[in-house]
Amino acid sequence: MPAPTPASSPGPAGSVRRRVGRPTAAVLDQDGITTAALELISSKGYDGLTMAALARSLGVAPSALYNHVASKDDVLLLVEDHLAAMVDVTAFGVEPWDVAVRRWAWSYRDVFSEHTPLIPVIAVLPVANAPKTLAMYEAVTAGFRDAGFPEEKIISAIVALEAFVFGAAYDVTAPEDIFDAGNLAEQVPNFTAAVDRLALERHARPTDVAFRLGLEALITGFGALRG
Amino acid sequence: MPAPTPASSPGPAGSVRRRVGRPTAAVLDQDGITTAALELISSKGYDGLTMAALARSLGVAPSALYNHVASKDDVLLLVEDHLAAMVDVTAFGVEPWDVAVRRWAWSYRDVFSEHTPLIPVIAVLPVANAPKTLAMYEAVTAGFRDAGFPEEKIISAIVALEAFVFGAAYDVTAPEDIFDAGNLAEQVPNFTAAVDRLALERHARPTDVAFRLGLEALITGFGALRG
DNA sequence: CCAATAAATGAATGGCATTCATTTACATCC
DNA sequence: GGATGTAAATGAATGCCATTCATTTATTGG
Repeated sequence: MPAPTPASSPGPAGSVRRRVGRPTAAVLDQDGITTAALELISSKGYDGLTMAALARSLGVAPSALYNHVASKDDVLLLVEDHLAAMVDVTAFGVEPWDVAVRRWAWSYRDVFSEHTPLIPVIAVLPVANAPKTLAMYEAVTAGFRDAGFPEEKIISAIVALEAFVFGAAYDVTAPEDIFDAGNLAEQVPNFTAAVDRLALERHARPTDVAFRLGLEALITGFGALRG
Repeated sequence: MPAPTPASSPGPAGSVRRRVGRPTAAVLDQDGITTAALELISSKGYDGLTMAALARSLGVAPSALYNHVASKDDVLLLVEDHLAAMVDVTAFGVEPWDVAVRRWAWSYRDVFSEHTPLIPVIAVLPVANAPKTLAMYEAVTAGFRDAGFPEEKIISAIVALEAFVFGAAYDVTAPEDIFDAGNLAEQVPNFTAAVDRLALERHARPTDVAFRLGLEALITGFGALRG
């Protein structure tokens, strides 16, 4: 069963006339690719995101994608930029600085904890080709400046917070028993005791407790820098 | 030029008698694989670390590796555990708590900033099969406990510090101009100004400044939790 | 001495991103 | 309105990769 091609006039029965060459209207564009990639990721995960699968979901040959993106990393960058727009920066300039940072960091972590395979790509790729990501940075930077942050420390503070957020995003995806020492437990008594002790606290997800603990320390520490 | 096999008695000239089957003494073991992997990584980087290249550097067929490791991820776990032993935990129990944390976190970041491709693997894999990693956690946990940390908060604090360390390790590898907004600079004036302002400070690497800023905030914040 | 096992080989396998020659519909210019 | 150029598709290769498997054989344990 060939992929349906909207405006093709099929030939005589038995011979399917396949559309070749420039179509009436471009089937593909970066928005469509981004959307299809996101759907694929949410249904099959990042392992299912292959150029072949992406092309299939768009009813197109894999090679056709390369007319619109330079590489698979390019697709990942498109996805990343889309996600950056979902991070909540609306509190900056409206709520107090600490509230705004808290909202931003939690939503940043939540968005990317579902997309950790992007992190190695984001962390290294220049931001120039990611307009929505840049817009996020702009909002956060403005929020810090308006809160009285010394200008030469703003980027450092954001970088530090972002590092924490990315690391914490991984932590969200870790299996619950990641700290189970198994048969080596006897050799690490202090560690085992601390892990067991934490397990008794049944208030919130351990990953959320750790994130809150670290985030509050960063907010308190950075808040003291404001002029 | 075939790989030399120590105790093989070559056949007549023109026909090289290759060793097949169980050798006199096992050529491979996990230590040897780990060492070879580390050498390969340091010479060719993680892109050069393929099972084929690893086997070649050991003078062995790729399939032979699978008698000693279950998968490539298994190799990465061996490497990770080796690196964990290089992280400096010697200050715990000797120096004051804050000094020890500082030394641990800086060395942890420095070690893994050269090995960021391991991070996605570490962050998710149970610790039970990584004895040296466990030993590191044990030393850190004991240090926190002896410093008067409430036991139910120790793991959370370590997890938070580790998240920050992993994120910061990525940051070390980022290109210098990662925050260059390019032709979109006009649309993000606050961000651009802050980036430019930071560039004027020529004291230390920006990545180190950000790491110090975040780490000191975490140490101060967590230090207040001690009983 | 014999059977079991551990440890190697090399030849598949299947999946992957990416490249390339080719084709064709549309837009533009003369 | 016809020629020309170009954007956008095709599908067939390419080369790399991790992993599997049947096979072989030296050593070890009963």
